[in-house]
Amino acid sequence: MNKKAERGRLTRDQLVATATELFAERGYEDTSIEAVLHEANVSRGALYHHFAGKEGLFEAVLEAVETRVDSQLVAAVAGQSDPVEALRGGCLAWIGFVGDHVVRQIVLIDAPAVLGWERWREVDQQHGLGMIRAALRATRRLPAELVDPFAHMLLASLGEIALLIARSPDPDAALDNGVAAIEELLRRVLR
Amino acid sequence: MNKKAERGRLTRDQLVATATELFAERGYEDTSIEAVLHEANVSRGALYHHFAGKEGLFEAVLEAVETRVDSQLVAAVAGQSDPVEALRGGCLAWIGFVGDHVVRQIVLIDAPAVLGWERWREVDQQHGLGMIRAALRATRRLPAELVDPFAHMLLASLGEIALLIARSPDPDAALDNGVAAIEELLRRVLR
DNA sequence: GTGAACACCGACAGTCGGTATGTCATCCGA
DNA sequence: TCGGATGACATACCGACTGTCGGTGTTCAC
Repeated sequence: MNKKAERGRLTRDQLVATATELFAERGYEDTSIEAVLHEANVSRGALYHHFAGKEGLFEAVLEAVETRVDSQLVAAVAGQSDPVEALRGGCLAWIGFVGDHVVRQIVLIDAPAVLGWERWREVDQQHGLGMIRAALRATRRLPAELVDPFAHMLLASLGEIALLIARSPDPDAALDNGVAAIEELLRRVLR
Repeated sequence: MNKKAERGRLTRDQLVATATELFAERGYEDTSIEAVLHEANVSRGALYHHFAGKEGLFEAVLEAVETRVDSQLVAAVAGQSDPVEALRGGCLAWIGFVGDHVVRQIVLIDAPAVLGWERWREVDQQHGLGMIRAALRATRRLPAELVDPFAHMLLASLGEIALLIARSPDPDAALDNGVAAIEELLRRVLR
């Protein structure tokens, strides 16, 4: 049980890698299974052997992207003992990811529409959102029942600011102003 | 130039009304053009005479829904002289719209995936950002250079909370909690 | 060696969005 | 008032797409 399994894993990985690229570039709806098959040099049967369908393939892609983001976020806040500082560090790191078109298209745009809210939220909670929520809770500056909505609002705000920066004609100045806004928001929200 | 135009407007309206219903009920992707055609008793040619395609039809539906929401939002804050109260009223009114399953599915879930991130943001900002920015500035609780990024963050936060409520398994409880979160956010941000 | 299990293959069916072309009532200028 | 122009469809058709299904070749345990 080695050569067979290895070959299978190789095919699967190739499929996920190619699909990640195409989904990010064209979006889910505008990416045909056939394009993925052709680009990955894999047959139709192989894909349907490994995944439940186009949607199953997307789920695998999403999982892979989220995992990658996760590890980088963890690395960004590693060794930070002050929860407020950890939160600030995580927020600034996340701003960088929203500028990443792979994360933006797959995680932020397509995932809710493709998976539906419940499934998307499940996945998201296990990753970025969960981290921010934990960090928010650790600061002990919010009543327990407000931690979850504030985590969502904070994430949304971060995405918005990141986009504002990315689209600005003067990204450097916009970055300063955006970061200042985020820090001011955190200051006010965390009292 | 009367009978022809009137007939055309009738067909168009019928198409938009039927599509609104089906898009809201099944989501954009799971609604086929043919289903809309059948339900509206309209031919393929008629649809493609009035709209650029399925996406064009969706845009028309979205525009109609947003316009309806807009007028109700304006009505909700009319006659409010205190800028802080006006801002709060507008925010809460918007949150209230998530009880409408049409707004939920079309504006909040499908629009980003169908129109793409950039176009969706454009539309969203035309309908909400201007009002929020003006209201925020009027409160005089923020330095001038932070009004714009805070308006963006607030709008994004409202959208996120609206989504959170919309897709919650228990919308009533989620609504209360979401409203509480927004009010607490405004309280903290506006000092 | 052999039979089961696995990874894969590719022709095919059904559906969908979009197009090309025809038709017919209505309008309008002479 | 009448004939061409125009608007508002109607319909047959096309290519593309997704998912299926019976089969094939390789690998592995015994």
